[in-house]
Amino acid sequence: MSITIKDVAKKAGVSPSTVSFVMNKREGISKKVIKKVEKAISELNYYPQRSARSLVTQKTSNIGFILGEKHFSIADPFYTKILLGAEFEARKHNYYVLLTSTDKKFDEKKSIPRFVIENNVDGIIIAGSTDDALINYIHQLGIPLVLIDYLPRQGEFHAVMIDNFRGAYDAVSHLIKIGHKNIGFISGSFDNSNIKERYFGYQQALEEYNLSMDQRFICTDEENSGIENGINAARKLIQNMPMPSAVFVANDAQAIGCLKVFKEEKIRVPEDIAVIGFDDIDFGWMSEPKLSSMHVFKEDMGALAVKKLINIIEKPDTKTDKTLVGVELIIRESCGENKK
Amino acid sequence: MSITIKDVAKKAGVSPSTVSFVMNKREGISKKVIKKVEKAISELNYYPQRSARSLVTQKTSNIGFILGEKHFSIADPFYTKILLGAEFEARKHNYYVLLTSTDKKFDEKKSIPRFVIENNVDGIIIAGSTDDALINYIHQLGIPLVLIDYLPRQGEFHAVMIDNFRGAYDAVSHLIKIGHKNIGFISGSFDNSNIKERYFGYQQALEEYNLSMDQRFICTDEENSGIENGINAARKLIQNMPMPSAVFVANDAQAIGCLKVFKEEKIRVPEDIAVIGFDDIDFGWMSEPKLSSMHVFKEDMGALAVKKLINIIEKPDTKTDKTLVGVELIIRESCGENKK
DNA sequence: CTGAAAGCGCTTACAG
DNA sequence: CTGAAAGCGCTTACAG
Repeated sequence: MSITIKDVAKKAGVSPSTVSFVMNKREGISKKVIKKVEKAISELNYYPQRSARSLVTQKTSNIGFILGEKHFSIADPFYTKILLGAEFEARKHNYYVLLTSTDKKFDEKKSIPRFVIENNVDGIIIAGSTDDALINYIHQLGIPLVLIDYLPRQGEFHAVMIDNFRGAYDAVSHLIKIGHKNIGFISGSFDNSNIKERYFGYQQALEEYNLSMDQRFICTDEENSGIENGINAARKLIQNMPMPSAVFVANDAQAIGCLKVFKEEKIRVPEDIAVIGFDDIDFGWMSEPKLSSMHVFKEDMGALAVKKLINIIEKPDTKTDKTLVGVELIIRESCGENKK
Repeated sequence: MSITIKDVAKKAGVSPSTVSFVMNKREGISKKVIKKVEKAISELNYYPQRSARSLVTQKTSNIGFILGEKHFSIADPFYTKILLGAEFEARKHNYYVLLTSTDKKFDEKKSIPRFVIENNVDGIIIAGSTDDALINYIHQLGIPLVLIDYLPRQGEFHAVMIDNFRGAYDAVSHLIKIGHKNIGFISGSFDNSNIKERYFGYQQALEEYNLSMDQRFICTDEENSGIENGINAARKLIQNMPMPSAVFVANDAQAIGCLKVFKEEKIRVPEDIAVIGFDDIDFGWMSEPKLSSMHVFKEDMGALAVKKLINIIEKPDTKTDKTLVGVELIIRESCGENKK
């Protein structure tokens, strides 16, 4: 019913092998034959069937994309964008992306992604934090693997990470440059390495400009990094008078929580306190005032991970490394202008 | 290298055919043999290889999911959730979902999704509006097709749609029940059938409660349905004094725009005007006051579409129909309590 | 430079 | 109730 390599061969007056050779760009085919075959292919509108090809090459041209249940189920826009970036890049290389989610706890009996059970992917990308046991399981299976935005404490993995240090450093430097001397830091738990790195970036900027760090200005909520945690942290900051003139919040959701608290307390942003967040989430500009934030190139993260993965698939001995994805400060209203 | 059906056959002491028969639950296999084979399968941890199976059955067990470029690139959470719902359901039926986007304008030379070119899907889901030419192209190819949240004016298609009429009707009825008599309607262009249906629902509710419709309360922005359009429409509403005591906004993004305008104009919500939106987008609760809205079960839409599609794949003569997905009013702050 | 042949791992008539 | 055989549509040594 659909066109096969034999039809093309017949039409071009060559053998199926030859057709295969030209499709796979094997060397040593005469120009004339290539022309003939290509003509036949395009005239018949032929496209090789994946399953047949996969069967013999034992390559699937599929990439598995695993997202933690948590981010999957809420359709976290952060990871969604990474996924879309990955899909876009994969397409260029003629790969398909197979998406799946995974349970919090990895169970070797139940929660192995089906594309690994079915041997249906050439490589895997895991985005966000998942059970390290899953990561190790896949790694030890020898399936090419790239991690995005999460790295277990143990082990060596290919990864694509946000340039947290640089982002935080740049954000805080900006605050310093526009005249701030007392700059606070608000974040969720340092257990999250992203947060920790952002803290280090903050620290570095202060040091470089010879500003002292005031512990009263460092407020974290040990739980998480949601709006609620921003509210908690901002409350702490207010209690620890005096207030800094600016605050770097390590995550936009928290920054929005802070904005809410400041509004309630009639603390004006940016006049009384300048605020810069991190992540540049979509709804940041819905806040009042509009949140200045460190933009993360989420699509790029997905695309880079795919490039990296394909490279590993093709050259399995590629040595493990970590790619940092750039960030860019987006200035809106919440960080104000130069101070005097 | 990996385990094949032959290994299982050998281990179970039967022929490969028999193994295949038990896997495919063919009738007339003795209980004893079934037991033996199943034991061998689980001991060897055998899983049939998709490509081999696909090659002979000419089924891929893949479902193509097409999203308009517009929604794809911004990772529109609405459609992302539909996608995730689809993926979740597909998994249950042992299908994979292959995602792709499509250009605004369908070009038969360039923009055919590659999974249709490569014959790599058993059926296709198209979510959101795309070029009708694409829909027709796929339809006429005879590939099982289910549309989500968009229906061309011409032609008969399987579809999963929001129950817009019901949702609007319920929202407006609620406003009426808590005492409102003058209820406005704000929306984007009626070209969008979702919007039009919501308008009809609004109309129906007023009629049923014998309330008259005041044209001054009907404000649409002919463009689109974003925040900006909400701002425009709300401005019109304010100009057309008198103001209604409540307004049903056919879409949350617009509703948020309205809220902004009302705040600027010192019109209190819900005291001066009650507001109910539609869609229940994630960041609705970030607004002030928190937006009441008609929740759409987005994940269900994806899941239903997959069920429908699989049904069509299995029984190609299934007659065309439209499935409406339920909605549910979520009451937060913006619509107020009973009036007096 | 090109073709004939074997084989990838399944499924499915067809025998028995 | 079960097995031997053919075949799905490709690729890839191996000849020539």
